[in-house]
Amino acid sequence: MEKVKGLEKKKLITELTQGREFVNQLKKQIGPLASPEECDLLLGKILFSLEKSLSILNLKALLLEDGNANSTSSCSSISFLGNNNSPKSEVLDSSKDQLVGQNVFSKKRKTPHQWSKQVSICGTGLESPHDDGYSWRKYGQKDILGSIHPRAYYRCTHRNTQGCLATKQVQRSVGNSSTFEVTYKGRHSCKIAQSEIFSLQNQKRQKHNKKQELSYQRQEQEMVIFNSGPDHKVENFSLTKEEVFTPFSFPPTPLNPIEETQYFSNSMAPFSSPITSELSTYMSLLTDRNEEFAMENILQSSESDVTELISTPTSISNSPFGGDWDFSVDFEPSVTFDIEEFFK
DNA sequence: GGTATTTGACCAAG
DNA sequence: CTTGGTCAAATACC
Repeated sequence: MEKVKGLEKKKLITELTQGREFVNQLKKQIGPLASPEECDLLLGKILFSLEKSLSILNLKALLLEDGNANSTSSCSSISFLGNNNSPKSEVLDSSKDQLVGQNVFSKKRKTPHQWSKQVSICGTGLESPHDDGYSWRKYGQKDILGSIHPRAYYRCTHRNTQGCLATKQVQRSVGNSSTFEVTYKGRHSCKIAQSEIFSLQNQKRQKHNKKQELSYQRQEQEMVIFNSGPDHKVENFSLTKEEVFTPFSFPPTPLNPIEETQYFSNSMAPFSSPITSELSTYMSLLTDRNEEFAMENILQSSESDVTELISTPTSISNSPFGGDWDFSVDFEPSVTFDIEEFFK
């Protein structure tokens, strides 16, 4: 069995490394002299590589699921949503925005200083499936065109007391009704929430350490949807909360805009969009000890009025990456999730 | 009584 | 005019 695992791991690393190489090649191709055919070819290669990796991961996840038959989660395996899980999701909308935004104007109404991340949770079917540590207050619900399920609007409980402008939208996925899509907008400025989060993260980490000694106890699954570009087809790279979110704990206090600017200025490429520059910053941040903050900074750092959805290109069919993509970071276990742990 | 949720109305963008 | 997002009064819950 160990040999099989080793083989899987090797295959996975090979595939991911290959994918990275293709992306780097594509990066060189993209530009004024880029040939569309070459780009298509490379995209196909990237896709194939990533699909293979995902197959490996998926297989592994299924095996893990079998070993966790008594898990409390209703969705304990790594799964992938189809493209149609949200027919008119924010992902698609905002990706358009991103494209249009690069062309100076946006068709969508502007909301200043907005960022968003989108996570999908396979919850237990409860109405409030997503306990992200913040306290939210529901302020509206709306039927969304093309979606069976209404979208719920939440804002931070501390909006009135501390002027915290963070909001989130929760919508049940069309394709998989046990899956929720959560879109965050705005950034938490409330100190209460931050400290709550911090202690929550510490608690989680302690729990996680204990869990590592035992086995995978998946309570909840979150699929981080990283949006990579215009007209992309969204597919989710899904990881458990333990695997993804614990390593990226929230900072105890929010960064102020100046700090954030400095934080990201180092890798700002001249022509990079906010999203790409932040992602590359994120990548580079992950290589050092700042990985604790990287995810949250990425997810909350946008000062662009373009809704941002960062995409992990698990299966991108046509994502013309713009800007300064740098996939030079190695896929080490600590980067997005603990592969070592995953293959135990 | 205080707080959270529901829901129809309203508003603004496209 | 349509649609998504928000407001705010009514209601429910603790």
